Amino acid sequence: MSIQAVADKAGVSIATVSRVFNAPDKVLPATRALVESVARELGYLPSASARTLRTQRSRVLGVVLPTLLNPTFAECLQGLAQAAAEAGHAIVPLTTGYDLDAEQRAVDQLLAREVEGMVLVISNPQTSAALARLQARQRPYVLAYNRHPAHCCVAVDNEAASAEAVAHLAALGHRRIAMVSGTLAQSDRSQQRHRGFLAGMDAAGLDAPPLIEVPFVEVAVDALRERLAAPGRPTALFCSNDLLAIRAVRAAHLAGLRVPQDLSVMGFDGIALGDELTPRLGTIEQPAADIGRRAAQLLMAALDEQRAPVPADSLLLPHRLRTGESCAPPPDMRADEPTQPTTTKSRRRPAR
Amino acid sequence: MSIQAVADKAGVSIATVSRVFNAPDKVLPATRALVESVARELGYLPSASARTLRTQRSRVLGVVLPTLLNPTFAECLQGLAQAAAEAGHAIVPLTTGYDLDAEQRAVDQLLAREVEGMVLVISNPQTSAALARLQARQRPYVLAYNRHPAHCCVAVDNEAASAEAVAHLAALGHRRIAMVSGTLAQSDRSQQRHRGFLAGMDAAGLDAPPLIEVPFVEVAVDALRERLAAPGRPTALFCSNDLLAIRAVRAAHLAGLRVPQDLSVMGFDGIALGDELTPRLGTIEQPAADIGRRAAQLLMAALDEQRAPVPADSLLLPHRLRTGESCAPPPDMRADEPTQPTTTKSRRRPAR
DNA sequence: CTGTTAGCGCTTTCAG
DNA sequence: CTGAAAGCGCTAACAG
Repeated sequence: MSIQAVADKAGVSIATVSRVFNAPDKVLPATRALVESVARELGYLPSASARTLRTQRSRVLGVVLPTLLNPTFAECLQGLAQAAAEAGHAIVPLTTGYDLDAEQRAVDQLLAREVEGMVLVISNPQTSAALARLQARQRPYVLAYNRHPAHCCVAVDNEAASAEAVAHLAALGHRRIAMVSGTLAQSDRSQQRHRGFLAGMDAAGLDAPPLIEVPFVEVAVDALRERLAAPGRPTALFCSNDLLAIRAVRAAHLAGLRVPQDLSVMGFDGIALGDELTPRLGTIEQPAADIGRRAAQLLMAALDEQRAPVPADSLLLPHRLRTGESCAPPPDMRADEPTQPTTTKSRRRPAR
Repeated sequence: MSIQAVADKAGVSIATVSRVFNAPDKVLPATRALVESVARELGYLPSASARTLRTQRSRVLGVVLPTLLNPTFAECLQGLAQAAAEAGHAIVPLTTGYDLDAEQRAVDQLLAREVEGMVLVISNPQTSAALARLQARQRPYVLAYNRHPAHCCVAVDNEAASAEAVAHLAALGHRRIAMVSGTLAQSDRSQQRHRGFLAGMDAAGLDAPPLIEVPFVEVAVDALRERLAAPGRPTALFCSNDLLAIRAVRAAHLAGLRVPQDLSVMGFDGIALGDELTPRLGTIEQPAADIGRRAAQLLMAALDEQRAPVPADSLLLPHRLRTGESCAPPPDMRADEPTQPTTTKSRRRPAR
């Protein structure tokens, strides 16, 4: 089913058929109607590859994500896909599993597919070989979730958000607040969140215990359970993401601790599911769908202007503290100090 | 960066460059090495659109899914994407939000993108206009999750699986088991699962109470809470999917019922998260990633043989009952039949 | 307003 | 083993 067939059957030239699809007002209404009906009859659809070859515009966006198994990225992709579809663009998503080689391969594959630009969530913009590849090729791109002054990024302020989370826990009266994270080196987000944690602890006048680093999610529950059984356990856990927080809640239960009565757990991401759990998960909500949507829009806007997005185009999206039900005052304060004891001196300094 | 540039720089014809990439053994090793080095130096990548136009093979698969917000589909897409990538195919996913018009638009968009074939999860194969469109166009496709004798499908036996779930609950001693589902008309899966529920109830010699149909997930919790507060409430709930089951657990807590002591909750899908919750969600596991993977492989295999997948190619994948912790004997039996061990100190929740 | 024509970059006979 | 040449289907000047 080619443009030629339509032209023949309608008794016009292929140029006219092309115009009917690309510049309808340049065609006499009568001719247009004729061509349109013939096209519909034949079920004609313009060939995307021919069009791409001729115009050098594929109207395809590449997307590189760590995984779809984390709902925050799935939601992001959904927002991104919607924005792209609305603007007549298709997307080709690739997942990397947080693997640096995979990131690079993904970029190469996308490059070979002639995507016009890419939205990527990478491990670390600072050191990314994939990004270097992209820049060498001069392909427009926007980073999502990542945040770095040298690139165009759409993200929340991880550091400020984490500090807020800590402030919230401190305001509840917690003094022994520990942070739980995946491998720090694995992502700039983790690092930023950890810095925010430290800043928040400092602002609250608290000593930050060593980071609880969980190399693989599979071992998270066991590692945490152990830590929670040890003496001088924290009364609150700030987790680098909601998936980890959910595991922390589980670890607490396995250790015989109730959440939030014995242990408060705070997450990060704000996955929709967290709000349906019991207890509802306290977390920092980031607008995942918006991150995807805005990143796509930013990219497409730049593409339309024949330019690449620049760092100055970066967007800092608002986050929000979701209180949830998994955070409450620590055990030793529940008797006499129900609310907001920020300035109170603790009577018992924990070891460590 | 075109093939011509490489040919010029290497001092050979474009045909030779093409052969180096498509039939390396038809080129003298020396020439090949030369061309390869030049190509690498120039960062040459063959143009996908030109290739597609010439060969009439895009090596792109279209994917139509209800939503990525349900982890089962996200996981499916991940498996599918991986299989496609391994075979050198890209995927273009589109979501429909369970909307029939959107399904049709998605198929049209994909058709216009010249995908070689599609994997789709649709509302109902029986009545799908989108499918009709596809067949008219003779584009190969495979259905995933759906199950219908007239189409090539990759799915589990929803009916048998649901009956098993009911049998499990009945074996625990439950007699008042109710099923919770989204709008039945919305998907063939719901209908099959409901049939399985009825069959299971029948096999257990139990009367099936009316289906609890929840039109929108947003109202699920309220609707369920109400139902659980009414007299003659069920002692076990079989939910059409895990997302619904998680809400059922929440509704139970809000109604002052403990899960599983006062109410058993069983889901369907086996999303990974369910196994991390407290209580761990009892459910029917279906191999989501495999469904995606096998569907993609099936489709690509057919494509390679220049044919469309047929109903006889359909795959019935195994499901598995995941016991979890959210199911236990009903309250009135707990005196003589001890509950399953929950390691946590279960505490009565306040009614709200 | 409509038609003619020249490629976009590549694969693939067909010669040599 | 290598090259010349013919399009794949379409868009965008350019003529008329």
